[in-house]
Amino acid sequence: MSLKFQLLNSTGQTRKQEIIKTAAKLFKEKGYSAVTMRDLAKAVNIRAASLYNHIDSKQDILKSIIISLAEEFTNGMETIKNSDVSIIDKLRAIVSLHVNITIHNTYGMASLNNDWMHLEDQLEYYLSLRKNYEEDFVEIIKSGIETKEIRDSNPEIIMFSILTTLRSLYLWLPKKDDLNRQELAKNLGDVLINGINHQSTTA
Amino acid sequence: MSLKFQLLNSTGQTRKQEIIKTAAKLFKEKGYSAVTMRDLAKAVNIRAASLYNHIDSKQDILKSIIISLAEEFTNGMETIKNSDVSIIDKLRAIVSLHVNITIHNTYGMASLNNDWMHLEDQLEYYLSLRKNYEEDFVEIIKSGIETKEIRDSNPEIIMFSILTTLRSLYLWLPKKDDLNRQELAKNLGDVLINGINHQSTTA
DNA sequence: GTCTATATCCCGATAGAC
DNA sequence: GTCTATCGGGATATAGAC
Repeated sequence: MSLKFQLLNSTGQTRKQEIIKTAAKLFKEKGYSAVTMRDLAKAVNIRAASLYNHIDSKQDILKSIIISLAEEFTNGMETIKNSDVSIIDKLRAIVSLHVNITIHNTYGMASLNNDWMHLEDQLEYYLSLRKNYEEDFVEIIKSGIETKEIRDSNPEIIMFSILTTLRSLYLWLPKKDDLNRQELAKNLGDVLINGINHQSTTA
Repeated sequence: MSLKFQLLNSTGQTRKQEIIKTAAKLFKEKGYSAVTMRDLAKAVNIRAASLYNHIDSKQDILKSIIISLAEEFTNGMETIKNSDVSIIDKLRAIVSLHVNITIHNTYGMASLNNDWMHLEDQLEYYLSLRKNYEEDFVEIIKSGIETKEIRDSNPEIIMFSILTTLRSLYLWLPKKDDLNRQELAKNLGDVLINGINHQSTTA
């Protein structure tokens, strides 16, 4: 195996990385299907044909964006699942996981949420990762209900409510760049976990 | 103005209504841009050219789906805003508004959430309706914090958390058709408003 | 109101010069 | 590694027969 040296551009990325990041930004704005290779080429200041010296296909770009993110979530959940902390702290760790990943890859989160159905070869793999993630999440909530750390409501509704909020963070985080990630994770955790009703009781 | 009589098909819809409803279903599965007029024609068992006897353009279909829904939400919010009930009851009414609209037009909600950016002439109008809706929502939360009905957290985070959950209902409601709408609205309201932490206090 | 045929344009991707 | 030129196909939409 030979060492490879890559010329990096002014932002410290290889051309391939630049193309993928730019594609993610365009996919966020219009969705995978509405972005053409000519759009993407214009955004990185080359001709469409030249893109193919760096990537195999449009589909190849989508795969790179989505699969790496889905695996980041899977790995994060695995760590949280096996950690020795309270259920409430596990939920706070899940909130932080989403906040951190969304901060460092805001554009990619849009594709993960909205364009996964355009995956071809990797569709089944993606769906299995997502299914496992949701199952792990709902198990954490169920065990919290058993230990009475969590109010006894429908576990799927609780999971859905928290997860859809976390999945939508990418839409909203760019407007709130005055909040740093610790502050945001704490605020969001308070709202999602402790609720908003000032009069609510623990009964 | 002359009276018009329309032949209705076996499901009691005009052909135009059937086309729009079928389009909404396809848009939910793949997004507006990835659905072709040939796909839509096949789904309603005619040829693509024949669609144009009922609708002006593909864009015309998207406009019909999104604008009517956005106006339903605007009207619902207007009623809630002016009603003389507690803030918590206003929030519960917003939850019910979303549950009811999502139940009767699940497919359309996907376009409202994901395909609004493909609106052409009506884009600005849609954006103004959405902006007003969110402003009304956050005002309700702020007044609830003032009256101490709502815990003193960041109002935008509270609004975002509740609204993204409600906007994502269309993804999840079809899997939960065992719950009727009153049950669902109550469960969801409990989780969103009272939170999930069994140990949380009102301090 | 549905059909066939077609106009016009744009898509993803490749070939090959430089 | 980027370019020009182009292939083959599929997109929305129209024209006009029935």
